[in-house]
Amino acid sequence: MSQDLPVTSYALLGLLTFGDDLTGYELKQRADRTLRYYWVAPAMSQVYSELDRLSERGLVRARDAGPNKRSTKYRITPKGRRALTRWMTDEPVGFPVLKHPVVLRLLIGHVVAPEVTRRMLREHLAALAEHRAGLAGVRDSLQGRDEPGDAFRYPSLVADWGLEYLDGERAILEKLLARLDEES
Amino acid sequence: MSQDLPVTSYALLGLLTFGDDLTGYELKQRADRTLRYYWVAPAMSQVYSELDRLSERGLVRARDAGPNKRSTKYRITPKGRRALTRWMTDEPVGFPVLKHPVVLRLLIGHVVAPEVTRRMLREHLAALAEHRAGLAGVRDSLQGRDEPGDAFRYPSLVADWGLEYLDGERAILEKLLARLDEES
DNA sequence: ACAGCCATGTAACTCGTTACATGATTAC
DNA sequence: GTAATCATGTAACGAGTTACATGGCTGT
Repeated sequence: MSQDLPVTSYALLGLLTFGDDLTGYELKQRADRTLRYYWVAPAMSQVYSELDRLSERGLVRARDAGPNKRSTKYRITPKGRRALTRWMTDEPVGFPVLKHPVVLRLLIGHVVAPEVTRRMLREHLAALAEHRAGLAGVRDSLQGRDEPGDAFRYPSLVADWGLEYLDGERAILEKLLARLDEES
Repeated sequence: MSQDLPVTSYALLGLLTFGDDLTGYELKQRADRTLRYYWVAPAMSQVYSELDRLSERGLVRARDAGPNKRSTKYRITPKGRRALTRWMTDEPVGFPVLKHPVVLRLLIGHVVAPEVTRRMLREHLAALAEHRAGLAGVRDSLQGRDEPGDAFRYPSLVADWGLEYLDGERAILEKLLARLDEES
């Protein structure tokens, strides 16, 4: 009965387990505040097509609330909850995949002047700070609902993980940049 | 004249700037020792199709060396080198994308028993150690050719980056696991 | 009235993967 | 001789993206 779905499907399904029903649009917004930092930010069109697929398989159900069939809210079904639990419990979790264009360019730094590489690193550090600020905002919004047993316990753990992760990346790259600077 | 190529094309092209000509097979091996840790490990079939595309555009040239047209070695052309330098210098570098299934499952940890999540983290830490050992082997093989000006200076910097990155990830996850353990 | 956001979808396309097919060379 | 590895490709497919199209709702 194990219907093989891509991980992103389960990810979106998982976002519907926080006690509320969401429209496709709202689901996309939630993904942008969560999944984005350690999975992907799916395109709007993909959110809708994933919802269609999940509907077909009975893992979510559409309950239109709006006047004229718009604002269709989706709710996870008991079957969907079982499928999600089974996936979490039985399917082997894959190894993380990192696509890091900055490090990729560092690898072939010998084809450009050293200053080009240093500039790239400085700019990346700025982008990193901005990215971190976004996540810090998310983390703050979870304050007070993050104790063991609370609804947003796990999202809070994940946000904390992300902040530490980004701080680690910054520290490593600052050290690397300093090393490049002193050797010119 | 800027022919838009996917990043992976430039990555493979970049692997041909280390002074030697490679067959598709050898290029795949080099990718597995380098790109794999911070970009992707392209499938064999993709390596061949990328080489075809790079050939068509004159960025690499095939020089068959083997007796009967096998063991075709590829060399980057001057035009290829220019295209690569232009890409490094002018194209904006994107932000890293992380696909981290372990953290994704942590986010929705509330749908399974806490022990399932803890077990996942323990297993991931083991996989992480194995992954790190592979990279440490690569790093060791570059010893002695990693000074400023040496051929493998930048690959060594990148390998060092990777080891620190993995150590950071391990530290964060160990702390997280301890936190989950004590709260049970 | 108009701008901006909410909301949903279709079509075309690219990247990248897996499965398959083939055969040569090397080591035991 | 036979297994492992070297070496090269084709075909089918799936995930995910961008571009496009449409229209309702809300605030000013």
